[in-house]
Amino acid sequence: MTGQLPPRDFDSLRAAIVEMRATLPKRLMQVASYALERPDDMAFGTTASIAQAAQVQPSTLVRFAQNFGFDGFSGLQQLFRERLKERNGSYEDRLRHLEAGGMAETEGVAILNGFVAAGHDSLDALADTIDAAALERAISILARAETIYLIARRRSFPIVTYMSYAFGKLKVPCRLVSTAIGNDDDLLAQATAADAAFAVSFSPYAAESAAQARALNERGIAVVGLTDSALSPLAASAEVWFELIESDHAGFRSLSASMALAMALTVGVAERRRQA
Amino acid sequence: MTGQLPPRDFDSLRAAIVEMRATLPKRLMQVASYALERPDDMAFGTTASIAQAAQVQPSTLVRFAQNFGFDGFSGLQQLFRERLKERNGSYEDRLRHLEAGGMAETEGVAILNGFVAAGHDSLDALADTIDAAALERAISILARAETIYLIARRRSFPIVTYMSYAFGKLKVPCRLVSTAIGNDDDLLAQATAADAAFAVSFSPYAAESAAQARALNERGIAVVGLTDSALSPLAASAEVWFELIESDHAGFRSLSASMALAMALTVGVAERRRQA
DNA sequence: CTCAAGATGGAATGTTTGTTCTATTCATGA
DNA sequence: TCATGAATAGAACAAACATTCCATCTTGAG
Repeated sequence: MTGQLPPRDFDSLRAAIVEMRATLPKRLMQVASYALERPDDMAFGTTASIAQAAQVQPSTLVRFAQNFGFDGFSGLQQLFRERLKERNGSYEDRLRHLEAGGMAETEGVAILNGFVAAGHDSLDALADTIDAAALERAISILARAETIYLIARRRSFPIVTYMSYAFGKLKVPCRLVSTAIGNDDDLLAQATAADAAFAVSFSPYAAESAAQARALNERGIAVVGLTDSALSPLAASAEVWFELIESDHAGFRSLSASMALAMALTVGVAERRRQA
Repeated sequence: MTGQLPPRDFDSLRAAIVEMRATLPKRLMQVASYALERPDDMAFGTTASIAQAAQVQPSTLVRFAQNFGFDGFSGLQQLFRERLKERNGSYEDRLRHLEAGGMAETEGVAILNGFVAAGHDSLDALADTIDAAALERAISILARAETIYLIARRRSFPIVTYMSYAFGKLKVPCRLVSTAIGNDDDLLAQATAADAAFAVSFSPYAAESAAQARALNERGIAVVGLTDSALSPLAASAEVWFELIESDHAGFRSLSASMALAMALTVGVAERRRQA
């Protein structure tokens, strides 16, 4: 493969990489992934810095480049640099292209743009409305809990599944209260005052989640709530609660803001526990 | 002038140059003109190449940089490189810029802002990169399916849980392939060529998801994929696939863009089916 | 298992790079 | 016109760099 002509631009390179995906050795594959995932860094870095970031040897970068017909790494890097220049140069072109396309935009794209806009709006609203003090209190409560119980149904469920995943990665003990067996209440019965819960519920509020939050609260277990209205049943039984309103498109609400807040809580809690 | 602090970003540098315009010696003025006129070349070139292009000596470049308070040319060049990166209008960068501006914020808010910024960036990237034709094809495939099988693990799982919820609301038959019993493969075995699947997998790719997508594909069942790289195993076995790169904060990737795309697909499919 | 071909890590190499130093040129005021 | 101080060019240097090379490890066929 070394003898062939090298790709002339970034897109050709990308195509070449995809084509050779199957036959590429492990380390070269690592480089390929890094190159496609962080092309900006490929443009600026040195062999040493890129190699470290991609967790390979500098020599592997050279071999990778030669594998695709370049003399060495420098020739390959040139492609990434030109890509950066061109992208910036044609920024206005891209805009014009977008506008022109806007006229004849397909139904699918129109829907997508709607959800993208809803996401942006939700995130903006979140940044504007969130209460720093409440956030700190919520983090404190969850950080000092032995186990964090995650409560959510329906539309809110994806939020806690992600939190559950993230907490797992961060080695923070948590339990997702939504088992297929349906023994959720047995599970919650194990919670003690040393634990805490995070409950999410948006209108129309799932009765189950609200009931569980109330039950925990009555047993002296701190509940942090995430909901969309001060009238939510969650607000009544939560130690700290956040109100955030997601923008919607076509009747389906975005989850961007909730996800962002959930992740901030998750990482914040992990960080706090690490410090303690 | 050498003793002062160097400008922190490109705009400050530009201002400093303009301010010193009158007092700058001839050759340094030459460098200044070149720097403002061809900032892209300043970002990538070496002292030798830039010096030649600007018709000065390499040492003049160094003196120019030192004149503005940098240690040497490298420090100056860094500004031009960062400018190229930031050109893409990253919220994350803008945020850092704001933070540098002063205002003390709590740790929790800082983390939250990070995730908000990552969400914005992801949504922007999505709007820029999505292929309208691919979106239409994906909607077609899923809309004509009798049953839609949803495949995802770990970090991608929240996406399909939300889709599952939304499809349910929209009365589109779908099955979430991730049961607690672990009979996923039995479930998939029921799929026929009249069905279709939607699979999501981000790096590090869950082997199970990739294998299931491949198996379905081999049995002639169309698979729509959502992944983060052209090298993803999903790309190989998907009829149509979307590549989207989520921005991350603190090592945790946003889900904003994936969610937006997933919702667009969901609503798009429901819409298409209603029309038929 | 055995062996060969290929892939890999890491040290060695020669080149390129940014920077410094010094002799020379240039501009300015007496 | 000369003296003085800044500005400059270009050579010299040391550090950083991409690249090569080779011993070691991995992989897969027979």
